[in-house]
Parts: sequence; C-alpha cells; structure tokens
Amino acid sequence: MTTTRVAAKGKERSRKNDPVRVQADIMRVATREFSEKGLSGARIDEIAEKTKTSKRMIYYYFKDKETLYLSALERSYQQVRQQEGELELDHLEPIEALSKLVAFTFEHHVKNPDFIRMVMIENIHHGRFIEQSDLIQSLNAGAVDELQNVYQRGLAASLFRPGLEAIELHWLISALSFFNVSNRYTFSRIFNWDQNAASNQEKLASHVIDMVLRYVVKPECMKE
Amino acid sequence: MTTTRVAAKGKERSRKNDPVRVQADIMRVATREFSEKGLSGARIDEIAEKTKTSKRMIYYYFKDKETLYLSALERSYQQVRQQEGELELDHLEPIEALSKLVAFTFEHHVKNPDFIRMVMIENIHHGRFIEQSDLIQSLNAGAVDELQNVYQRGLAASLFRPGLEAIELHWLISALSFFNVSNRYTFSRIFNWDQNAASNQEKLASHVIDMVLRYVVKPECMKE
DNA sequence: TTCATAATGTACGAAATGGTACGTTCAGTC
DNA sequence: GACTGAACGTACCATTTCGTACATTATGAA
Repeated sequence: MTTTRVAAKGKERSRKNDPVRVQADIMRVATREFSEKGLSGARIDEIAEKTKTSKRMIYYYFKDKETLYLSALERSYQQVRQQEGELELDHLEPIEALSKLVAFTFEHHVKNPDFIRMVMIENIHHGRFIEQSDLIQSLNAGAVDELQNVYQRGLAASLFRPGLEAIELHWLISALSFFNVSNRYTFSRIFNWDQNAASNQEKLASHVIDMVLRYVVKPECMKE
Repeated sequence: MTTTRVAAKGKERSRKNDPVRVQADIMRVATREFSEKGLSGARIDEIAEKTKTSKRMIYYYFKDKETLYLSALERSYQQVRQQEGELELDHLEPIEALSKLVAFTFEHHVKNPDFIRMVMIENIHHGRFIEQSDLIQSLNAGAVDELQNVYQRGLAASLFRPGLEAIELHWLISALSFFNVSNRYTFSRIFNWDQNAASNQEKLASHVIDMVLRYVVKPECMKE
C-alpha cells in the first residue's frame, strides 16, 4: 500500500509539533474555564474546543481533570506572585511604606479577579488540592516578609504600636482586599449598593488603607 | 382486572402524605449538598438518596435543579438572619454596643460555615440567582440599621469620628468576619499557620474588634 | 360512597461527560 | 534512508446525570 506522504484531500498543510505551545495553550484555556465555572462546572470537552489542539492532548499532558485543575491552580498562584516583585518600599519612611503596601495589595486583588475566583473555588474544596502542592507553598513563603520589614522599621522609629504579628496584619489586609473582589455580587445585590462603581471603590480603598494605618500607627503619629 | 386495594406483597404499611415534611426534608438535604459541593457539583440523585423521599418529589416541588438551588440559597439566608434577632444593643453605651456588635458578627459567621459557603458559591456564579430573589433582598434590607443606630448614638455622644457611612462600616466588619471562614483552608496552608487553632481564632477575633473600634472611636476616647 | 386532585413510587430515556483505543505524523539519531 | 519514541487526531465507549412517563395511593369534598 503506497502510503503517500501527502496528507489526504486538500489539507496539504502538515502538522507541526510544538509541545510547549500546546501545553501553554491548554493551561491558558483551562485556567479561565476552571476559574469561571469551578472544578465540577468546567467541562473538559469545552476546554478542548477552546484550545487549538484536541481533548486527546489534555489527557496526554495532564493525566485527568483533577490534575489539570491543580496545574491551573498552581499557574494562577505563580502568575500572581510574579507581579508582586515590582513593589519597592525600602526607600520610603515606614508609614508611607505601609500605606503603599496596603494600597498595592488592594489594587492587586482588584486586578486579578480570576485568581481570586480560583482561591474561592479551592476553599470550597476544603483546600484539598492546594494541600498537595508544595510549589504553591514555597511560592508564598516570603509574602509576609516585606510586611514584616516595614513593621520592624516602624517599630524602630517608634511610629508603630508594638505587639502586632506580621502574619496577623497580613491576614487583616488580605481579608479586606479579598472580600472586595470575592463578594462583589452578593453584597451589591443585598444592600442595593453598587460596590463596583468607581466612586465606591475609591471609598473602600481609602477606608481599608486608613483602617490599617489607624490600627498600626500610634495615634499621636497619625498625620492629616 | 380486579385491582385489589391491598398493597402488594408483605409491605402492608400504607403511605402517608406529608407535603410539609417532605419539602422540609428535601430542603435540608439539598442545602447541605449544595453548600458542600456547589451547584454543578451537587447531584440530584445523591440528594434524593439522602432524603426520606424520592427524586420524583424533588421535581414535584421544585421544578428543576436551579430552582432547588435558589430555594436552598433563600433558606440559608432566612435561617441565618433569623438568628440575628437576639442581639440587644440599645441599653449599652455606644462603644460597648459597637464592640459587641462586631464580636457577634464575627462569631455568627464562625457558627454558620454552610451559609458562608453558599454565599461563596453564589458569588462564583456572579450572583446570577440572588439577583432573581426579591425575598433575600427584603430579608437583609434592615441589616445595616442596627449598626446605623449605634453609630448615630456614638456620634451624638461625641465618642465616634464623624463622616463614616454605616453601609461602609458594615462592609468592613463583614469582610473581616467572612474571610475568617471563607479562606481558612488556603490561608492556613499557604502560611503554614493553623488559622483554626483556638488560640489563633481568639487572636483574630480580638484583632478584628480592636481594629474596628480604633477606626470608629475617637482616639482620645479609646479606653484600655 | 364517589370523585377529583394532590402526593408519591418505579422505571426509564436522552444527552452530557470523563476518559481511552487505536492509528498516524513528526523529528531527531544511527 | 531506516528506525524510534514523542506528539498528535479521530472516533468511540461506559457511566453519569438531569429529567420524565406512567402508574398508584392518599385525602378531603360533595
């Protein structure tokens, strides 16, 4: 049987192997799908369709749906942490540094709603997948250090109240920033208050910053 | 064909109609299932199994899965709001009243993780279902009033800073209380910090209360 | 008692969905 | 060029899953 090298019919274009691209493509689509619909809500077939490749490839590179989900989760954390490097606080005086850190965190959450959704989804799953990921943990290990630095400098300058833990401060800042994205829909609806409106976002941001400052900075050192 | 009135075989026990019980039973199971697995993750068949009745009845009283979900969501809100009546703040002086309000809100969230999960899930769905529910909105309309009352009393007594909005204060308190339940798993894992440990829960609670007080109460009026 | 309607149980169907069997093509090595 | 393993496509399968057809019983009204 003379198997001709020419592809059948008019499609004379030959296939190109590009594993890196294919995997990246799958990850891109999968992340969006999972973040939008959750682990059980996302459909492998739909992910495959939106990909330039086929369903076969998903199972080729990622063994099953859950593995794909975990990979997407890890990718989300990676991407978000990557953006965080830019912040330079060392040259600022402690109060300004803290203020900038909170403002940045708040904004950073606003800019990454997909990531927030992935975290929400993972919490719905009781953190069952993040538990397995050493990568994610190692990624975030140093996230509190920056805050710790600022806090220490503020203490040394007698500007901040003593007795606070960096991790707990980070928790407070995260809570306020996270909730702003995660609970937009229900809060807006329940209180008939458009949380997304630019004016309200500005108010919330300044409340959050102000609230943290008032909590950390000694009252007599608060300006304005 | 002589259709005998006697039930077939040995099961001589006759059926009892009890629509109220059946509906309540379905709602109970459905709420737990949806809160645990989400809208797409929950299985109608599994809900049916855990019910004393059959799948047929689910579709008899609730037309489809989404309607059942919405009903469960409404029930969750109803139950939670019901527990809130107990709080009596009028006889307390403003600062104590605010402190108690925050403490209560924080605890209330901790006690109702299933409700929190339902809200998370609903936000994942972009609030698509809560939008349709006038019941839920009417239920929560007055939730800010209590806080508004306390704040006004604090203003009148010159204990609180002016210029704050009750809805925004409520937002801040909700954010801190909600996050404590919603993000337990990921936060604990990422920072290797057991957020659920009793000691840490105590710390967080007192941080949250203290933080809100420091934000609202005039610095010179803060005790302790 | 008769009758109408509400309430319930059983069995089943059609579509969706995760996953795979099987074959083909690509690309580097000898 | 021949060979080999990685990369890829198509078609398919088994199961799950939402929803329903159909039959039966309960219950209150006339």
